[in-house]
Parts: sequence; structure tokens; C-alpha cells
Amino acid sequence: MNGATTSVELRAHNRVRLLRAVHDCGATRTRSQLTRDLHLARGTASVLVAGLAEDGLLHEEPAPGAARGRPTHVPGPHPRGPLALAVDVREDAWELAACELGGRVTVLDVRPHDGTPEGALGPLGEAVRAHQARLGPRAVGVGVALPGPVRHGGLVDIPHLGWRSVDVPALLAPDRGGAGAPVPGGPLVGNDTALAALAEARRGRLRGVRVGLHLHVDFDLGGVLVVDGRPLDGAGGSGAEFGHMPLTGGDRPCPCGATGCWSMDVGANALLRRVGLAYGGGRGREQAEHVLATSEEAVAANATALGRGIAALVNALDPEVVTLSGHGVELYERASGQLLAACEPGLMAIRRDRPPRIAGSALGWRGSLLGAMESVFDEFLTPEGLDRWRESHPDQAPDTPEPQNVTHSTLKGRNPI
Amino acid sequence: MNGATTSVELRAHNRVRLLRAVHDCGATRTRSQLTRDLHLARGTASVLVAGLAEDGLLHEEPAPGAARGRPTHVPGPHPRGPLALAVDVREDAWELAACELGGRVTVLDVRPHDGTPEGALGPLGEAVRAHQARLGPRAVGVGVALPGPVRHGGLVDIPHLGWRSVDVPALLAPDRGGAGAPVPGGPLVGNDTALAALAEARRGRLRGVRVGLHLHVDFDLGGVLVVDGRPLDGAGGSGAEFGHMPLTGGDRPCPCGATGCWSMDVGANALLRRVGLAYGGGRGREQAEHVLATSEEAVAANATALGRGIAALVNALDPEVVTLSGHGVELYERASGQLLAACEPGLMAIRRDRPPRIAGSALGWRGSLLGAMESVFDEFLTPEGLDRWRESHPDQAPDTPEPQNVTHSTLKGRNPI
DNA sequence: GGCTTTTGTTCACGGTCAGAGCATAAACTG
DNA sequence: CAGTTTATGCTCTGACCGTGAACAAAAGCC
Repeated sequence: MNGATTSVELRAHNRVRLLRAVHDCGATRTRSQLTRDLHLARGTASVLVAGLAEDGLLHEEPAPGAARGRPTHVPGPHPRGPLALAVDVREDAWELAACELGGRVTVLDVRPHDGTPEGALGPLGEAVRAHQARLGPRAVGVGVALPGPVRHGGLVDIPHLGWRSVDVPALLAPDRGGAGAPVPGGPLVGNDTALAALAEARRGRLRGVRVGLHLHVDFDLGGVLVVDGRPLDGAGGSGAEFGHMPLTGGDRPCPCGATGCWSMDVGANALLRRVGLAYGGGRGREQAEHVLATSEEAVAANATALGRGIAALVNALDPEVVTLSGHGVELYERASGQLLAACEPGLMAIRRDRPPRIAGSALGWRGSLLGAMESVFDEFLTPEGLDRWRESHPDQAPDTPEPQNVTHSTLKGRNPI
Repeated sequence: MNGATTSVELRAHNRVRLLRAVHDCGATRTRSQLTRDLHLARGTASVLVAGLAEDGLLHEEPAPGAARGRPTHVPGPHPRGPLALAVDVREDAWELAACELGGRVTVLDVRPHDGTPEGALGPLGEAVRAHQARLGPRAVGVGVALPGPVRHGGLVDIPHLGWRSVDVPALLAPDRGGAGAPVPGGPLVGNDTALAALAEARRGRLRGVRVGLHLHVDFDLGGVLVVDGRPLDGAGGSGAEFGHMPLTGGDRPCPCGATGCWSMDVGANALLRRVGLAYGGGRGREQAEHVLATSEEAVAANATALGRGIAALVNALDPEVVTLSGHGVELYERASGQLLAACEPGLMAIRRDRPPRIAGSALGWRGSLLGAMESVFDEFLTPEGLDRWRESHPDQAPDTPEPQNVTHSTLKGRNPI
């Protein structure tokens, strides 16, 4: 992102570039490929890799495929290297995972909860602290995805669960008592839509896309613009709320406090309402999935509302691609016709010539969790982050036991990964 | 923006940083202040300034105020330094100016036109070419602001003037015959709203603001998000069209091809329609100004629609500041009460706690022209741009006569600068 | 007029990367 | 199976850059 000014910053900058390249490609590229991609001299790459390996950040393995010349190696995560703890908190359950550099995910824990701030975040905090203690300095950060707007580094509102300015960092670590202020080393709290978009930008269908629009459909609808691989999260961190614009002409009051929000017409709650079932409070995920699978009419209504809103956003923002995650994937698969039919008349004439691609996410329901991981590594893969690592690893990293590879059942929804 | 990788890139990067700092502060800071601001050693700054002065890019003048120690100097534009040609094309007239590094503007020409592509751009192209010939290599680029969406580097649509995919670069320079492709050295065509937002970000009320929303009101309404000093112009360059979302619940067909656009309810055309006068086709600027000054009712209707749309966008994007330019300044001065009253009920509850500031532009009607200038310097103030300059100035720049300092009357509207 | 303060200039020094030359390790060739 | 080809890793030299200290310069202050 930013530029180096002095020679020593230059070295730090190149260390970060190399490490990020390894992470972004999922530890698949060989050293010689990386050398070319980053326009480095072979000697420079040699020094950089050696340094990162010595710091316990990288570990080279022989490259699998046999090629013509001298065999090269694939730099990947160090066996005692940094781990990001990532959490996806939904309205009815949470999932905790440890993630290596490169993006390999090991699910550590999955638990349902009662929808209250204490009921959800208390046990989660305990689990996080236990794993942090077990992993020691290998745990370089905690990223948490939450299904509501996040303000000023941790205050979360989820109107339909009755969460009002819930201080998530404080509830996760009661002793540290941070009043909304982002404690150094505290959890990185983010909106699930914004984090799903981040994952999509790094490892999904928005990879390499300069301007993309990501929409995340769960109980309600979130949306955010992704520019140059970064979701635009607003001034206070809560800028992924495209669902709270009155794009579909409704006049129903929204729990958010406004009226006629697009979000009222798309998502699990809208599906349930459409068929006359009870909705709200984070309940009814299974019924909603049943409706999605069986009620042609409710699906069509959802898809129509989705399409109309997409048209408005495409007019305004001119994205190259529109991606859908959560229920959006199935909604698009089952009713792309209605969606596109509702979208087209809402487009400006000049947009109809070259409409953006619309695509389901490649990450399924894993987006928010992966985005939480990326948010941790985004902070770690900086000169400052690597300096901290170096300080916490005086010479040789102590032998930490591998994280238990028990993979619990993951949160509901398909998991293509 | 991006970072240097090698030592020599580092030098180029620091040259750019210094030059940009001079430009951004309007050539007001002293060399010692710049040295501190950029965290440079005095020796480095010395070498950099000397190099830039020798290249004909900077020229140091003694600092005006007398301080305690050894007197310092103020680096400013070189008398034979680079000039950006900037053009603001409106529906009924255009204005051409030459701009020095640092932002000093000299208006070169102002002319009304008939609203046709040829009528507007033919004479403009002649004027531009004449000045380019006069200035030689000092003219480092041409930036053009146009009141409609700009696609793929130059194709412009202005529905209410009947412009459909007008190839602006080709019409400005018929001999070069670029078919929409951005010719190297060709004009940088941009949307007036996006460029007004750019100017606001660099020299107006969005300076230093991480996330801001800028709305430009002329005959109709344009809007764009500004992040880190950069307006988000979409995948094809036409992402400043917040006016073409159905935010106010109308159902009137819009010339753009969609229905119920916000833009139908705000701007000169909306004012004229409200009082029953003829509108469209870029005519009626003076009548609209009269309506704005006299009709309480039409102004209130405009302000209400503006406020309602702002609420939706604030919900979605969480900007820190909302700025208004063009007629928006007067609209806000005359009816901020109605605007805010319409905005508030549309906000999410969490936004009502900390609503963004709303402010009239500090640049009045000059924004688009200044933004056109900034777009030229944004391309010039890069390692590549400075290399081109060095190549076109083999050793010592030839003596070019100063641009005539005749300042024509500027385009209609107040000009605080 | 001498002292203090601030800034510009010069230069030795350490750090960084590019590039060339050489070593290495595989596949290919006959 | 031995020589050739090819691609890569390693090492060293050279050029470049910014830092920081020492010195010079130019003003205000006492």
C-alpha cells in the first residue's frame, strides 16, 4: 500500500510484499515464480526468503512438479509460524478457527447460542482465551465477524436481536475493559458482509477486480463496494449497509429505524414473512432454507427485490462484477431469470450495453470467517506487524504443539472449501 | 500511492512525494516545514530540491515571514514549469484554464455553445490546440470535465442534451482519431461531479477526510463517494451517478432510461419543472437561478428530496462529511431546515447518534475545473510523469512566453476563489 | 558585537538491490 | 550412461540512496 522512504524501510517493505504474495496465492507459487512476479533479482529473493525463514515466518518445501532446470522450492507457512484466530458469529451460532499464513483453516469450535450478547460472546471469549493461551505468541490476532453494523472498532448493533451498542471487545475480554476503543492486540471486529466481501476480493470471484459489488444474504441483506481488493467500510467502520437504502419502493418500517429498506425484502426474514411464518430474532434458519428450496413464489419475490436493488447500485457505482454470498448463491441459482428481469428495466441505458457480471460466491458460507482471517493478516502483514513478531520471538520460537486437527461440523450451509 | 522496490525507485518516489506536497499545500510551505512533514533528513531534502529545481520543476523564493534562525525558502512552481490545461464543459458553455503546480489558475477562454457535440467540442478543440502549440512541452496534459457519465476514457452520454456515446477525445483532436481508447497524451476526460469531488478532496471541505460523500447539483444531480482523497469512479469511469438511484419514491421516467431517479427531483431542471417552466436541453440556467432565489416552495421541494436521498446514502456508506457543490451550496443555505428534516427520519437509528456533517463546498462553481486540473497533475506527479518531463526538457527548457494573464469573466455562478 | 537559534551544505557510513559469474541439480539427448 | 541443456540458487561487486553528524551561513536576541 504505502511506500518506503529509506533503505531500511525498503527492506521491510519487500519482506511484506513477499510474505503477502505467499499468503495471497495460498502458498502455491514457487520461489522462482515469486521472484519474477515481484520483479526481484534472484539474489534479493534469496536473502529475503532466508531472513523470513530464520524468523519463523516461512518454510520452504521442494516443489512438487518436476521441471527442466534446477528444482525450486515452494515457500509456505512455517510449522511454528503465525496463526490468525477467526470467528464467524451468526444470529444463532458461532464458529472459531485457526488459520495459517496462506489461508489453511482449522476449525476449532462450533457452538449454537441464545442470541443474547452475553450468551453468545461469553463462551466465545472463554474459548478464544483458551486457544490464545495454548498457542502463545503464535496467535497474532483475533478477527470477529458479526451480523450487524460495527462502529468505532467494536460497538455492534443488531436491531432484530435487540443488540444496541454492544461492546464486543469488552464482552470477549471482560478483564481488559476496553470501552469501545480498539485496544492494541484486541480483537478486530468487523461486519459479516464487509468481511465476506474481503474474502471474496482475496480468494473469490472478486479477485483482481478493481470495482466490485458484494451482497451478502443471511437473515437480512448487506452490501458493500469493493475497490482495489478492499471493502469500503465507511468512516466509523459501518459502511457495508447497502441493505438500508429504500430501493424497492416499500414503506414498511425497518428495525434499523428507517423506512422501506431494501433489506426488508431480501433474505431469510423476508422469505419467512412472505409465506406467513414467524420471523425475526435470529430464529428460523431451517424453515427459511425449506422455503428457499420449495416456495417458487417467495423465491421469486426475493429475487425480484434483489434485482431491482442491484440495478440501482449498478447505476450509481458502475461495478465490474456483482457477487452474492450466503443465501444469495442459491437465490441466484434458483431464480436468476426473475432477478435479471427485475434488474434490467432499472438500469440506465448506458449500463444495459455492458451490464456487470453477476455471480454467486465461490466461498459459500465460509466468506465471513475467511474475511475475519484476512483482516488479521492484513494487520500482521505490515512492517509493524512483522516487527512485533520478531520481538515476541527472541531467537528461536518455542515448540508449540500443533493445533488439534479435529474438524467439527461447520456452520449450516454448503462449504465448498 | 504505491511503494518503491529498488533504491533508484526510492529516489523517484521521494521526488514525487516532495513535488506533491508542494502542489497540495498550494506552494505555501517552507522547505524546512516540508522536510519535517515528509520525515526527510535535511541533506536529502537539499538534494531533492536542487534536483527538481534543475529539472525546471521547482523554483525557490525567500520565505516571507522573518523567524529566529537562518532564513528558509518556499519551493513553488518554476516560471517555465509544467502547466495543466483544464476545461469545464457545461451544458451551455465551456471554460478553459491553465494551471500551475500549486494550483494557481489562469483562465484562458470562456465561450457559450449550442449544446451539440460539434458545436461545443469543435471550437474547444481548436482553442486547446492553439494553447498547446503556444506552450509547447510546458503543457503536460489536458483535463476535461463533462456533465455526464464518461465511459472507457472518453465516451460521454448526456441524455438530456441528446449526446449518445460521444467520443470526446476524437472530437477534440479530429486528426488523432482515437476511437474511445485513451491515447497516451490525449485528454483526460472525466465526469464533472467526480472531478468536483476530487477538487473538494484536495483543496476543499473533504481535505483530510477519509470517507466523504460529494453531491454536485447543476441541471441535475450527481454524487460520488470519496475515499482517501480519491473519488470512486467505477469500473468504466462512470461511477459518480448516485443521482440515478430511485431514492425518493418517484415513478417518473428519467432520460437516462431508468425510472424514478433521485436526480429527477433535485437540480435546475427540477426547479423549473416545479414552477411549470420549460426545462431540459441545457437551457434555462438564469430562470432556474431566479426560481432558486425566489420560490420558497420549489426550493423546499428540492431540499426535501435532497435530504431524503442523503439519508439513504449515509445509511449505506457511513461518510464522515457530506459536501454539496453547484446549486447545492445555495440550496443548503436557503433550506437547510427542510433538508435536515427530510434527512433525519430516513436515517438508521445508529446514524442519528452521530450524523455526518453536511457542508457547502468551499470551491463554489470552480470545483469541476479544479478537479480537471488535479486529474492532470495526478498523472503528472508520478515517477513516469516526471521521467517524461525530463525527456522533453533535454537540458534547459526553452524560454516560453508567459501565458497571457487576461482573466476572462468566468462561468456563471459565484466564484469564491 | 557576541550569543543563540534555525537552516542549508557537505561527507563518511551503513544499508539495499541489481547484475554478473559461478555452482548446482535436475531433465534431455544420443 | 555420460555429456548437454536448462533453470535455479548462491555469492560478490558496484552503484545508489538516505541518515546523521559536523560545519557553515544567516538571521534574531541580549
